[in-house]
Order: sequence, then structure tokens, then C-alpha cells
Amino acid sequence: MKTRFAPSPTGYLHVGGARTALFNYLMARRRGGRFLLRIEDTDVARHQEDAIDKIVQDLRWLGLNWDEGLEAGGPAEPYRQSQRLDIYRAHVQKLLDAGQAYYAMESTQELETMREAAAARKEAFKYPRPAALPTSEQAQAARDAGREVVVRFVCPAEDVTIQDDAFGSVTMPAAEIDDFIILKADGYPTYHLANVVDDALMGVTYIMRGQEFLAQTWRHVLLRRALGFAEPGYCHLPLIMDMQGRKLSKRDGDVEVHAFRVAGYLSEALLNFIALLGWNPGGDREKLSLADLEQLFGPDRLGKTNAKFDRDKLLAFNTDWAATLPEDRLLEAFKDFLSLNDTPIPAGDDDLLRTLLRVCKGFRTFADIAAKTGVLFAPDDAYAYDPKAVEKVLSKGERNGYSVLGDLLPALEAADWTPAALEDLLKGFCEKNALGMGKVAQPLRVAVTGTTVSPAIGETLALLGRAKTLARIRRCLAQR
RNA sequence: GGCCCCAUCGUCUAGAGGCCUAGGACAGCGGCUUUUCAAGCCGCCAACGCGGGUUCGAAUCCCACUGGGGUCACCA
Repeated sequence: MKTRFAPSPTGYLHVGGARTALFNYLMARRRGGRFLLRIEDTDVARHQEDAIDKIVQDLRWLGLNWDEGLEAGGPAEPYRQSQRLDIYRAHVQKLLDAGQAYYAMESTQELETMREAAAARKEAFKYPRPAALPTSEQAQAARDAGREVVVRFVCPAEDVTIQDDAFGSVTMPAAEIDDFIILKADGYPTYHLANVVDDALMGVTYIMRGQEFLAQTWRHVLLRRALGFAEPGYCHLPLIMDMQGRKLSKRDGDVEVHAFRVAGYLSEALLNFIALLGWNPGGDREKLSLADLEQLFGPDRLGKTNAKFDRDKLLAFNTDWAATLPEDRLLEAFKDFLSLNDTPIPAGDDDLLRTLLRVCKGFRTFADIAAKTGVLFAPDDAYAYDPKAVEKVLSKGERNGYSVLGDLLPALEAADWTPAALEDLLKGFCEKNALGMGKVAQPLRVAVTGTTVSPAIGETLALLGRAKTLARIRRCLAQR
């Protein structure tokens, strides 16, 4: 058993690709097989060099390590298709020599015209194979005349049935099949040719990919037969759609894995959530680690219906994982988050970071922590007071927040500066003055952070330190 | 439009003829807790697309319809 993930480097790894990679990884793990990574960069125009590195980073972040392929090496080097052009051309030549492929000289525009004509006649367009296939001399003459020359595959006119592990038996009628291009005018192979040749040469025995390929798999089947390659196992995955039911596209929001990483999500949560899109272990079980998935995954429990990508549920998964992962792991992930974001939080102080993690228990993403505590590490005059908060907790009422702050100042100057001591001090102040804690904690929060949101007030002040706390309270009082 | 595929709460799904007055989770709504936010706890709302069959019995099997998606590129 060998599976592969074969992305094309046209952008970031998005959640759909991540799920495909995950399932292929799991399949190999589960069956004691190998998981391979190959880059399909046969589109010169859309290729982005830095995309390869990004995809590699994202896969690593998710923990989906591959046994063979890009960077890992292996018996079928190289693993980038742009470096395997000779191999594809040799296979194309083999087909040409056998009369199973032929040159075609129509330009893109001419083909477009032919398609439009077919559409006007309400007919499906099928490329008309010439009775006499052009010779290589004729092809060369056309090239010399400045025409674009491609190579098309001679498709046998027969029904093609594939056995798919998720969808079962699927037949493509012969009437739908026509001679498709396998070698482009620029000398690069098309996806179909390169993909089939590489899967065969690299020993890939099981192909799991998105359902968008299901209706095209006949091409691969026919190509394999012509080339004498064995048939692999096929398994197509239901698609992931956006909440509107449209195909998930990079345009409708940040569906890139990297965007979730930057936004403060845990890879455990993203992986867990994605695994449940189109697959489930049965019963009510939902919380699954990569290790769990490696034990449980199988194509038998794959669904057939498209899934919508529900960010709210992802958030809930993240919240749950954040609440249960060991602190060491959270610390590591938190530091990764900080390295990717510009925040005033000192990323080098592990003890402080652990404190923040504890003090913010219940956080949904690391971004929540940054939003809640960042201001504590900013310069004392670098934050603004939320006007609504000021109105509500500082300036309103007879015994207003400002006066409470003024009364509190002397006590704070002499206080023991630990969370518990500060908490006790404030409680005592409340009792003595017959005030609710809200009447004291909230004015302090606004004074010290500009907002009504922060960790527990004792923790907040302890984190800030006496000097900064007092300075901020005085600044607040001064701008009354 | 041709072809292929799919169809359970708003969402992810459990369900493989009687265990289903359809279960879980997220969201939503209500409440509890309360020094804020988040978290947590309790409760509520909410689905088998429609119509025919088959069967003693159908969410589960069959057919048609409707709806949705995919695919028909010198993109992968």
C-alpha cells in the first residue's frame, strides 16, 4: 500500500487539500504502507515557487509527515514533475510510436470556435480524430509555420467502469469519451499524463482525491491500459463546500491552513475537525487525535455527500482542545502563534506565557489571549479608553468608578502584589464600602486596560505590576 | 445543456427493514454561575426533499420527480 498527496503549487494549502493529505496519510499509516509527497508543477503560468515551501510548512505544522518524496527522497527521484519532463516525453513518444497518440495542430482559439459551433448545434463537443493521423514531419512543419502542436491520446470508444471505494461502481459511457491532450504545446505534460505516469513509476497503489476527479478517472484508466500500468485502488472524497453550498474557494475567506495557524488555532483541532468532514468513526465519537485517527480511519466509513465548512464548529473544537491539551503543548503552540503575529506579549518568557495560558483558561484561540492581555505589555500610554466603558463604569452614578479608584489608590500602594493578595484586598474594600465586586473590578479594568475585558482582576493587576498599575490609574484619573 | 454523483435537524453527522415517538455535536434560544470576556453547567427549539411502489413493517430496498454538486480546459 502506497498513497500520495500530489498538490500543485499554485497557492497555499487549503483545508480541502489538507483533508486529502490527511486521509492519504491515515490510509498509509493504518495499512502499514507508505505516504508520498509529489509536486505537480506542470503549469508554467500558474506556478508559484514559494508555494511549495508553504505547502511543506503547512503539512509539517499539521504533523502529516511523508515517508517518501519531496525533501524526503526515495527511489523515484525527482519528485517535482517539472524535473521529470524527459520521463513524460518518453512515454508520450511510446504512445505516438504505437499509434495510440497523435499530433494535433489547432490553436486554442480554433478549438474554442469548434466548441461554440457544437454548442450552437446543441451537441456535446468531441474532438474529431482525423482519419489519417498526422506524421511527425507534418507536426514539425506546423511548428515551423508557427502553429501550436499538442499530442492527443487515442481513446478507445468503449464504456469505462471504475470501482471506487467510496462511490462504488461508476461507469462513464463511451459516448462521453474523446481524445484528450496529454502533451501541451509548450512541451509540458498535462495533469492526466503526468499524474498517471508518476503514480505508476512511483509505485502508488491507492489513489484518494477529491470527487472532482471522479468524472475524469476514465482518462487515467485508459491511459494506464495503453501504457501497460496496473490498476490502482480508487477512492474519491466528497467535496468541502462553503456555508453557501458553493465550492470552497480561496476567495471566500481564509480557508488556508496557514491562515488558521496565524489566527491562533491548534493543529489538533483543525485536523480533528477536517477529519470529520466526509468521514466519521461511527457512533457519537467526535474528539479524535491524529493517533486516534491512525487507529480508526478506513474508506469504509467515508460518506458521499458534500460537507459544508462550518467555522463555528471548528472554533468549538479548538476551544475544547485548548482546554484539554497539556500545558507544554499549549506553550509550544502559543509561541508559534506569537512568532507569526505582531503583539506586545514577550514571546521569550516561558513562565509568563504559561501564566497567560492559565489565567486565560477557557480561551478559544490564542488570538483571544493576545486580545485580552496584549495591552498589559504595551506602553502605559499606548491604549485608548473605550468611551462606552468609561461612561458605564467610570463616570456614571453617584459613587462612580473614578471615586472608587481614588479611594483604592492608597491601599494599592501598600498592597502585597500577588493575585491572591490583591483579590483579598479588593474583596475587603468591597465589604467595607458595601459595594459589589463589579463596582470595583470594572473601574480598575477600564483604568488599566481601557476596556471592560481582561483576566480576573487580581491576575490582571499582578501581571501588570505595582508601578504600572498605579501609573495607569493615575493617568486614568487625570484624564477624567 | 450532455454525462457522472449525491440527498437525515441551519451545520457536521449516527442510523446498514422492526431497537427511531430518529441519537450526538456545533450554532440558535432560555436559565444557572458571576468581578468582565471566554469557558462551564442545565434545559428548549430543530431533520428523514416529494410521490409511487416492495414488505406484516421503510429514514433504511426499488422507480420516477425535485433539488444540489461535479465534470465536459494546452488548470490541476
